[in-house]
Amino acid sequence: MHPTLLERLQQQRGYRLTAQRRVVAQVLEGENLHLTADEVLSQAEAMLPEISRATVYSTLQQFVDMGQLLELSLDGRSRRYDPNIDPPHHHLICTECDGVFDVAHNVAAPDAGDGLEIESAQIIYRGRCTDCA
Amino acid sequence: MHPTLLERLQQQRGYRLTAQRRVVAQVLEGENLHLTADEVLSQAEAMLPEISRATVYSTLQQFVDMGQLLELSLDGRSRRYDPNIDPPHHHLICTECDGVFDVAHNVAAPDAGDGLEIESAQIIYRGRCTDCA
DNA sequence: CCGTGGTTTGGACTTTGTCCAAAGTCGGAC
DNA sequence: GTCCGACTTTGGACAAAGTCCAAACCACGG
Repeated sequence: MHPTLLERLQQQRGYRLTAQRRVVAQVLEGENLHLTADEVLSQAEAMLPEISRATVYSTLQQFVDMGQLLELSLDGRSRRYDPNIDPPHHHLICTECDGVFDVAHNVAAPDAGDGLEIESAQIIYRGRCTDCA
Repeated sequence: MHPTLLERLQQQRGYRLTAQRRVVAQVLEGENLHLTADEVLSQAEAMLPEISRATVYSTLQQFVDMGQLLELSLDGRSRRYDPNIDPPHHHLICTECDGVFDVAHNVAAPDAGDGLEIESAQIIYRGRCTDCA
């Protein structure tokens, strides 16, 4: 099994793993979990009532900047966060239940030619998930 | 050349092509244009000052529902609209200038297996555009 | 010319995210 | 053990983006 987000954070040096950061990391953990920042906030409040919105937002941003958390823009309305960075994968949005599902990364990131410098490619599929199909 | 958004809308039956809808369509038209709803609103106001925000938002949504306009979720904050639906293509976000660029669709939409029913695949590349690279 | 249904309007409202100054907390130096 | 400085958190105000709704408007068929 791959190390969890929390375990990966514990390896980071020069970085205080405060109670707030631990709670945010714990809330995010899980297979096929793609929470919004506000969902993270409410679940974090259940574990640590005095945590503030600003902390959750900035902590999420830090995890993303550290490369330990994936930020997804799926609906143009909110951002979702995926703690599973390894192995790389893509996402399916079910047109029926609106759920977000991990999809195996079984395709080489296609090059786009034309002198562009591609750093990463993210694929968003739309269709029906296994439950709805 | 492919028909423009406005030309395609004129073909639609059972649909009133009002002044407001025509203005929205005209504003969107263009190569490599990826406007946000508020950008569409300000440009539409220049042509038709009494147009309202609600109309622009609902008109954009209608065009998307008709399949005549592509909605992009690139930054989790706002939505952008692309009138060029044919030929299909993908998008690059330049990490340097933050611009959005069309990228040729030169890759077969990969299947994702596992009994999923894929309807469409959208690829978002991150990297540097030809100007910045 | 009237009624009907689709369309637009303005404005209030919600959601999501950002910013900032003040307060709190941790770890190392001494 | 205590103190200092740097890092972290907090609450609240603010901003941006989008939604909702009742009333007004308008176009067309009858």
